[in-house]
Amino acid sequence: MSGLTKRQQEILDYMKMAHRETGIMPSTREIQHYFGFASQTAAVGHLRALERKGMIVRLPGKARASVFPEELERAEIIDIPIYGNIAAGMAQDSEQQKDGCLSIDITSLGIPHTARTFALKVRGDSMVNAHVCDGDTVIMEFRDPKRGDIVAALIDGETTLKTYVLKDGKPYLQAENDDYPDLIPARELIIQGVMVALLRAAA
Amino acid sequence: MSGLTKRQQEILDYMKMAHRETGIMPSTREIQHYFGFASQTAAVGHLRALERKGMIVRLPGKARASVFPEELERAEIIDIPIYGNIAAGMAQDSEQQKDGCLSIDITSLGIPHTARTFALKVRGDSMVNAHVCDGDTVIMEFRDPKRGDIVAALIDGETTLKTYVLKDGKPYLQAENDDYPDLIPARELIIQGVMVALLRAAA
DNA sequence: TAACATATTGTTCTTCCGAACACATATTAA
DNA sequence: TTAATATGTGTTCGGAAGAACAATATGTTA
Repeated sequence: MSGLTKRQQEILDYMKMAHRETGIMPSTREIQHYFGFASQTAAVGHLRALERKGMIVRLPGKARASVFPEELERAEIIDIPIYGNIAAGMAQDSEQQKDGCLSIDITSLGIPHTARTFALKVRGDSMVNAHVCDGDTVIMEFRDPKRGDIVAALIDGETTLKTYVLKDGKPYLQAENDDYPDLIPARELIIQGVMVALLRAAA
Repeated sequence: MSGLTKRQQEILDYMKMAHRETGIMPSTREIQHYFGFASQTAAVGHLRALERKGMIVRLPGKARASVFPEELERAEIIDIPIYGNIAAGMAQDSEQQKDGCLSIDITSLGIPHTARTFALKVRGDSMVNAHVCDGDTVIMEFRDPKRGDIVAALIDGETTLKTYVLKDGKPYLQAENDDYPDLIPARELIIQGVMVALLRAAA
């Protein structure tokens, strides 16, 4: 269906696998030995066929220089650490240890290349009216909040996700759910990040 | 701050840039010439320093075999084509041409490796009660819908995003906004995909 | 000032690796 | 039948590329 023969598909699969495992492309001789070819030329022939069919791009004369076209077209990818959960409702502190990673291209997030970001898993439903749900992953950026931003804030010793509001020049935190009260800081209000994107995976 | 000297940071930046441009890592001699070193050994020394500081991993004896550790740890990344807009409200047909691409690791989406996916930009607010908003990007999978799934459907010649509901064994489409009516198919109901994830970028 | 890490140069050696050529054998389409 | 196309084998060549060794400078720190 894809225009590749069975053998060519096998070679391509091996290259993808090897590239994922090692981070580098196999050389023609590595392909030869993996498939048990008696001659390196066999591998070269398949690479040429794969190039002709657009499955790889080869940079002539250079070593291990096969490239998958989709990787060239791809926008730059950033790896955003996920720092556990954040309460959007109940009292609970956000954990500090890294809990996995989220990799996504920067153009889809619409953030600058330089942005310092992290991610949190939302627990609770105090932000549902802002369409942030329990289980969503919110992507936060380190920066100063503007009014109306959704922020991760440390308020009087607790970390929560709320809307940042100014009243008479004083900031407070607003829940987006009528069942939850607004939070006016008694002492200090530390903004840990501003929400720049949201990812929801199907349950 | 990161423990790298200025020169080492420059080398690392060049390697990242070259890797993004060409898809392959520069060789030690390419690094040498780019920086105008008189000797290739200079580049080798810097690579060794970068390896010692954990910025790259080198596979000994192999050509162009420096790897960025984050790329090794990263889960597999899929490229999801974005097929323009889909109405969630107004009558409007979804365009067919590819309109950019979304690259994200599969574990964050929670979908199987084999899933056939595409993405659509949501227009309209008929799904706000399901917390799908105007401007969101929804990631769809080609598969048969279950009741309650949010689906992209072609109903009587129009494509929309709605909840898939069964009533007396017959499927119809339900808007998640009281201002919009349910859609009962007059003739045919073709499901184009089931929503598996959602991405919202800050405006 | 001595010790040490970092940065740099010059040279040589070996291996890695792509490329090319000649030839063989199926399978498939015109 | 003829002509591609796909899949191989065996061999040779040369450039690409990593590695090692011997020096020299330049800071920075103790």
